[in-house]
Amino acid sequence: MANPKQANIYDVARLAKVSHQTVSRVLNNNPSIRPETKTRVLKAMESLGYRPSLAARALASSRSKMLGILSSDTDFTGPAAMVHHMEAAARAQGFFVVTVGIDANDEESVQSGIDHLMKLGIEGLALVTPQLRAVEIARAAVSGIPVVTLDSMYRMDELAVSVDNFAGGAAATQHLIDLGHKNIVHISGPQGWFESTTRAAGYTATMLNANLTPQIIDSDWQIDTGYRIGKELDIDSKQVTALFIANDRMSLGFMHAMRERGIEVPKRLSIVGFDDLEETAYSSPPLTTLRQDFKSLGNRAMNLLLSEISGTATKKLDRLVPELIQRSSTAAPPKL
Amino acid sequence: MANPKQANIYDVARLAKVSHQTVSRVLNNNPSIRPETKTRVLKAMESLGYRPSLAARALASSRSKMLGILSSDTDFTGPAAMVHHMEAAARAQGFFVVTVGIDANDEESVQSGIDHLMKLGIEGLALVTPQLRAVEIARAAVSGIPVVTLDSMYRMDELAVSVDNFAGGAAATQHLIDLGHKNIVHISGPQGWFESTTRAAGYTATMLNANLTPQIIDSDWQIDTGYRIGKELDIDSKQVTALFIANDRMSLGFMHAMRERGIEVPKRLSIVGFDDLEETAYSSPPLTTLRQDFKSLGNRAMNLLLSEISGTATKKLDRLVPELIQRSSTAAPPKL
DNA sequence: GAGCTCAATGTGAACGCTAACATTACTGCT
DNA sequence: AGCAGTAATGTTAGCGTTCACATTGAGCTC
Repeated sequence: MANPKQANIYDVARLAKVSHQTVSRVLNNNPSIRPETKTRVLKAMESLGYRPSLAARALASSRSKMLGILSSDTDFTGPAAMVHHMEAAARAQGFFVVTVGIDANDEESVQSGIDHLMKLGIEGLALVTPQLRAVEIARAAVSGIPVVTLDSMYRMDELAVSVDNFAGGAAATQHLIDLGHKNIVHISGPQGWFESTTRAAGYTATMLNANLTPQIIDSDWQIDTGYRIGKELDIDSKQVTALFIANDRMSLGFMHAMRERGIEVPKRLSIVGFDDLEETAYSSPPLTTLRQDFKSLGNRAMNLLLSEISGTATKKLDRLVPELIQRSSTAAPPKL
Repeated sequence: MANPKQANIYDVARLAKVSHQTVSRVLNNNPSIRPETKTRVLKAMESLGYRPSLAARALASSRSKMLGILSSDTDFTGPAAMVHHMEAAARAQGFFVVTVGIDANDEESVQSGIDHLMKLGIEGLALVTPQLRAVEIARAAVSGIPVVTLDSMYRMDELAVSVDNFAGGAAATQHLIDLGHKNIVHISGPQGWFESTTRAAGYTATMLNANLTPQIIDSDWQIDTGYRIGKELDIDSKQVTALFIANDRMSLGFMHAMRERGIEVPKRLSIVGFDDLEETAYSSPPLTTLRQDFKSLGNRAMNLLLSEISGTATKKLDRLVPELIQRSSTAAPPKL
């Protein structure tokens, strides 16, 4: 089966005794083709081992069947899972996904990532960059193709899918309030991240609504920062009884510090995280957290994008509500 | 700056008062072009906002500048990190990376993933599928382009990068032996994974070498399986004092079971994991494990592939040795 | 049976580039 | 002065598709 040279549309046409255009029509499922002609052409393709050239098609039709994903922090489970499921959804519809990983804090990196993708002639772009600034740059640099953002700020006229982080932050806080906690501290993600500010806002609103005083410690998502804050936090004199920590990684670090300090969770201190990382169910103690459905997020984002490309778009925004997973890191407050 | 229509090579040529071929030469950094001509052309490109069409280039030159990555289990940190760094390395050399996530246990999925990529006309392929069978299928389905495997079985004539899992398994085991353990159990990964069998082999060889009896429990990498095994394992009557567990996730699950059973780590039982996941340093207790450098792995794999494509390949195999990270889950055995 | 319609297929050009070869204009040599 | 040799540039054709339009022929109407 040595293929001296890939067959092209003309070779197929010759073998099937039709014109090259008829072959092209078969390729594109053009309805006005007689079934018997079609099978004849298909048979010819088969026997020649014909493979259409995406490059030629892209050139002639200026539709590349390529989608771009610009993604930062791909090492983390969440983004990686989203990217993965977006790719699967795109492939199911015959699209190719080119992923570019960037450092979202480096404007240069964002720019060059976008340029790289635009060169390719992508038909649509997904932004998995939760940093506000990166999204702005990207949106400004791209024109002429639809862009969908995942978990970021959005305007009503833009495609976006996001977790309702406000609702999540509120649910976490309310859960602690319901248990009887009053002195609840929030450890937030870094400034400039949509998820940070929105989760913090949900926390703040819920605290105020219950006539409690919000206290926020700024952090950066990192596990070791969670640990460090845990080592340093003045828990006793401030009579803190609970924390809502903006992600699970920081929570894991924080709880490790508690173990080292001999502060019992949840007996002395209740903790709620956010993300529902897999290992979070097996931490010491297992962590109460908010689950995000990354698979669904990725799927919806991609479908939004694809429907916009094909012009069948119906809605522009989609929002998922995270689910409170109650485990043993939360309990009623101690009597102080 | 409304661009009614993307400029092409002829537009640039006209503006710069040269032939289109000269423009093409500038594009490809052809040396035999006068500097002043070059700057004139570059200026023309600039002012027209010219962007070369990858599709046209691919069609004319039959070099697509596209690379494929076939990857399974992308939700895990390791593969995700490798893919990420491979992409960065490829992009640095002007290549585009199309990633396809597959279910490596489903032959159909592997096949269709490959087909998808081949349609694109990729110039090289990387396999991030540690399952032996998937690699075989993929290697068989692809012809005419270089293929590099990450962390998998390999033959001497194929491109491959891998962690020296044998050495890793041996180091883990030797560490426990050095501490004085004799009754050391290994919990392995699933059958059919290169990493499983090789780590287990390193364990077995080291045990035999020390005149100890290897005992292997088959598992599947999953955190909850680690937990379940931890719940069920008969530690006392068998006088087990240490375990080498083939990955960190299982170790995390296992240690959680130990906490629930009141078995102290490392006082009663020492544990060594494998991977050095981030949260492993903050588990209870922090886990002794073997660190894999995924970044370096990804980079090397991509460079191997690119050098093969450009014909400058020098070697075909690259192997990294994992590093033992000693933390507090290992200690001398108890007196039983 | 002329004229019309419509379904099925064919023809030629265009997409934007690179490859291969052709041409020009210098340079230096005898 | 004439000619080879080379550096710089130009010309033509083709890569494998799709697009826009042209052609064919069968079935229908009157």
